[in-house]
Amino acid sequence: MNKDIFLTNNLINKKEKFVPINKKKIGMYVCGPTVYDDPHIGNARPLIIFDILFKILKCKYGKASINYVRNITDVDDKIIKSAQENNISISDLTKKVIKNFNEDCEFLNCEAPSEQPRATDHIDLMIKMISELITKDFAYENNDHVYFKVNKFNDYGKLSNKKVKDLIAGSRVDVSENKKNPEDFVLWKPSIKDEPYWESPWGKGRPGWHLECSAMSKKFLGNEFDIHGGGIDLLFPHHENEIAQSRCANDTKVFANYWVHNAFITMSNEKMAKSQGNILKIKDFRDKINGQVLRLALISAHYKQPLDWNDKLLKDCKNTIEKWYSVYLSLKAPSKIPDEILLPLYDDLNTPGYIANLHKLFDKANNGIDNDKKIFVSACNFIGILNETKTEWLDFKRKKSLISEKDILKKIELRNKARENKNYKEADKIRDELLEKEVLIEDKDGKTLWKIK
RNA sequence: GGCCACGUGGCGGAAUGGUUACGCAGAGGAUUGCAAAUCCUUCCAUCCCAGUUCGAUUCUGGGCGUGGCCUCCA
Repeated sequence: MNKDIFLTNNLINKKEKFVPINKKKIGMYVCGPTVYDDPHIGNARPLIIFDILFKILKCKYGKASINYVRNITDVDDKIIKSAQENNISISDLTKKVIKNFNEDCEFLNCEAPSEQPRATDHIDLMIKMISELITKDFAYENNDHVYFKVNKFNDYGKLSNKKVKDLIAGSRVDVSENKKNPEDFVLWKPSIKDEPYWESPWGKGRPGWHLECSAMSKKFLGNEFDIHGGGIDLLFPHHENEIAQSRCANDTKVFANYWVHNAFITMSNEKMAKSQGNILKIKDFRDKINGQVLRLALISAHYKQPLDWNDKLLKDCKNTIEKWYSVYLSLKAPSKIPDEILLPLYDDLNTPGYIANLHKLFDKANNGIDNDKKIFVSACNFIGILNETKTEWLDFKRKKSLISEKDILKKIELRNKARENKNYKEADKIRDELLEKEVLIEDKDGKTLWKIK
């Protein structure tokens, strides 16, 4: 499509036209999971949002032009703590969580990114970056720690709209005796006791939290690249610190040009947090709800808006997809999606607008013309919906059925006999029994059809 | 306290300087033994107060309210 892509850029807090540095080599870096616990439904939101952005960019600039990097943070205080609490080794923990994460991605029908680098494979690059920062006097060592000098970087706070003096005034920043200034943040810290460590010029230790993204984005995307994404919570301090490190180490005016952040999910209007006990793991949905339903639910609000997760949302999305499958047909090749349909996605990933367009395409497809159906299914496929065949969709529901197919057919036969005898009371009773087992009966054109709710 | 976002029908949720998408729910109808599903028709909304304007839900200012970040978080 010849239209421009627009994105809300948190660097300026405005929507603006996306202009790539090099349209044949577009770089997008998205902060992936810290693998201390299984991914939850909140983690799924950026996975899907940036998966769709990946698709849009490929659509406009060509498949081979996009380099989408999503890291895995496998060294972190939370991981150490979680491993201790669960009494397993750090590598067993990260291995397990990474496996679950990858399965979740597949379940949610997210395409694999171009690269999925791990922090622990890039410690050498981080050490190199710290050394450069020290050489350039943007960082200092003190008592086996290395800190970044925040006051040496004039643009600090530009992304998150914060003033350093406000941060100190709030005095919420971590105060440490080793820091020269309270706002400084750690680049390297010593390992104590059984903590994992790497050898470095500053002794045995491990990198600070923010450094891995600076090191890995540099490796895969260069010193300056196009898009950096993640959850809104990462805006500060994580992304602010990344910018400071990277620009100072690389001597650049720019790190990423566009900063895109997704809002949070709430659970029945409450913040989703471990302390609230309302974390829903993605893997716990796998047998209950089709991944497509979760996907549709997660894009039912614009990515910048908070999204409330509740039963009605899931029910509505399930019914929608159920309805949409009524015009499903398998495609040999995707049809061209009309520009006016695609337009909302180009305009800052307006997924609700796109869904509205899908409803309009459905109405058209419902007239029975194959070409309209093909366009509709193609448009669904574009955002990763209706990716399964109708059989697969039905099989998923059958798997969790409370009654066997044989028994269902037996009941239907009994019911139809009752109907022939005009014993409608008995017929309705059987129908209610089936409904209790989530089997829905439809009498259509003299035949009785059934489906799992 | 500082910064940011948001306030649209019964609910969810887009967009817009001039008829306010779309979905769910509701109402009526077609169909059905009754339903279900489907189809057709239909009701319902821009937090408050000023300002700019021929005209504001949209822009500006103020107010009220909600949420987020400032500490680990997607």
